[in-house]
Amino acid sequence: MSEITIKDIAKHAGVSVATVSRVVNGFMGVSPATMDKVNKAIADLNYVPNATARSLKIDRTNLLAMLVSNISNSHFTSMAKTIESCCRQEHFNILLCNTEDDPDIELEYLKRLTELRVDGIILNTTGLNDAYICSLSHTIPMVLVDRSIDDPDFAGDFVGSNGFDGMKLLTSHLIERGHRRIGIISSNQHVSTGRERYAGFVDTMKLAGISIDDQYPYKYAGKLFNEEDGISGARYLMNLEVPPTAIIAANNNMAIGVYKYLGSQNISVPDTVSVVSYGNISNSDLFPVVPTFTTLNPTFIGEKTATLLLSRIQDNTRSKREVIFQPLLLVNESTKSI
Amino acid sequence: MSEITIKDIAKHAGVSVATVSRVVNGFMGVSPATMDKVNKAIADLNYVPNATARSLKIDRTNLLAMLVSNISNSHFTSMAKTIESCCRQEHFNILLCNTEDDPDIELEYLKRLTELRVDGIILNTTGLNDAYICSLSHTIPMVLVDRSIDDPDFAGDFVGSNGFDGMKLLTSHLIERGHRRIGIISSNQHVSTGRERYAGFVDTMKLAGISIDDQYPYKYAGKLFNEEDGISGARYLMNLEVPPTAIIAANNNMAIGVYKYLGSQNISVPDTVSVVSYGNISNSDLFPVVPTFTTLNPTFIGEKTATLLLSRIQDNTRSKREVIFQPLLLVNESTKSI
DNA sequence: TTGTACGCGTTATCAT
DNA sequence: ATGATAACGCGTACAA
Repeated sequence: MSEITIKDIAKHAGVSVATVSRVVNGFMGVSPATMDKVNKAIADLNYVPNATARSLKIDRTNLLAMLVSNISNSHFTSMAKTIESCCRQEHFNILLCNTEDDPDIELEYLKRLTELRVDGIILNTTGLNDAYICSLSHTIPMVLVDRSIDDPDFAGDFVGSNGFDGMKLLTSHLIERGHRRIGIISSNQHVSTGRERYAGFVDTMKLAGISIDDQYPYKYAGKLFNEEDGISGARYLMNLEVPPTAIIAANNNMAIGVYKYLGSQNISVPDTVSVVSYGNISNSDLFPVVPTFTTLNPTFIGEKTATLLLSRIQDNTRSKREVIFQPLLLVNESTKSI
Repeated sequence: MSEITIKDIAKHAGVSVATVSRVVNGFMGVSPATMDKVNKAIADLNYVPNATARSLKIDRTNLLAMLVSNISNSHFTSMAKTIESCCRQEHFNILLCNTEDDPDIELEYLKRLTELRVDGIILNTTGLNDAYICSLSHTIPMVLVDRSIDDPDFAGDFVGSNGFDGMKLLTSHLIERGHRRIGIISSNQHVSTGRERYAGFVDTMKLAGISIDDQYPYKYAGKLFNEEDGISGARYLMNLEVPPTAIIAANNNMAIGVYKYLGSQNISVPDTVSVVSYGNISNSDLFPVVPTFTTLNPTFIGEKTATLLLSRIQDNTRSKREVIFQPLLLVNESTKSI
């Protein structure tokens, strides 16, 4: 039982394949009579155009890809939802690629995607394939989200938030409330967000007269931005001889870990230690102590990302654009003055 | 600048396209010497095979699709993560399709996916395109998740949980603790889970001597399984002259709504009203009162779903299979005896 | 308005 | 071990 093709329709309707193609693609120049005949044949034989053959011919797949470090992270699911919605309206389909922040998986995916001839790529990069990505960006329209690649050779766009300023907001908030021993649970320094956010912390502390060097005891370097890092970080910090009075988690997943560890040890927030995080945690408005955090607005980020990619698909030679959202501090209940 | 093809490689290496194809696909019968020549040409010209042309020829795309009602729901993101991981290892890519429980979007997607000639479909159906889906299941390997289609014409597999038993667990739990005025916030009855879960509630109540008919005041019919339904339901129930002593939310999103409404009205759980839900809420272990719920284990569901689909892709004429997980009741702090 | 014929890049058959 | 060539299903000059 082989596939019904445009040829079968042509035969059944008594016209040529060219005419069928014209009808299928809604082109002008077909008489109403033949159009009816063709449509009837299509219905009769239950014909479904072969997108693969079509793509080969017209050199467009209408396929996009979205590579994210962790699709379980609510930040990315919100983004994904918006992106899917925007792209569906423009008749693009989306390939979901979860990298787990593993550069090997990222690279494997990028190769496969170029084989597939996807029309565009949305990338939340691991930060460890920069050269390859820059090179690829000249061939495939690309938008980086959250994490940038600071290389003039990169030809795509970038949408993200200002990690430096965001971290400044969090740090200042704590300093203004009298905190000096501030624990920082930072993340992977080979991704731009990790670097920026850490720099924002260091800079703000310095302005307050506290220099962050190798001797500064209240810092913990996470590895994968995840809950476990948050738990380990909080454990480390709270077990120091003189523990910090406040903790900053550099992303939402690590913040979850922090809250879990503190909860498990019955360490009161904010009475014993204040906690803030870069980015929100899902359902955090149902927590006993509602966290203070900077917002990231994944919906807005997703919308902008989709828009930029779709326009770049029209013309990948256009100059690169950067959309950087300014984070907002939402002060809730997880911090107190000391 | 047009695409580098197998032809260019052949010319550059001084061999035929057949030989290049053999090398690219790792077939035997190529001498080491020519193999080297070809590989050098591939590297020199930076050749990337065209998957579109390949698919057209071999009639396989290595593309799968996953249609879910709401990719923001943590249940589905956990599932998606597992499925993605399983399928990636078998060299399949996944198209993400978010239906928002809209049957029109579902239908639009299914049509597009058959045009794309995807090799398989994972479907969390809206329940309103049964005939079309049954028909399609004979052509495209398909696995339904969570929501089944009870039609002998459906040719695919099903993976889900036992909604009847799960709801029985929740209802019994409340009854055993002395509750009689039990509010039920149910969901869309055209999806199988909605029907099953509701039936489980009705049956259990009946065994306890309470018949659920049109006169039973403590029921609220949601529309879309979402937070808003949960909020409206809780508002309706708690504003009755004699409010219920317990509330059952038929899914996780509605449970979030219930907790939000009760929190906003300072209605204490479980002192004023006990709350249970079918399925867990993300980060609920950080809530002041940890919810009692039935587990759904999306990771396990996802794994089984992927396995069934991949095997069905090998042979879509095999008899249909059903994997139904038995829900577990996790008793936490959101219920009390009265 | 409609039809003929070629090519998109690949795989696979059948030679040699 | 290697090469020539015919498909796969479609879009589109170009011709009529």
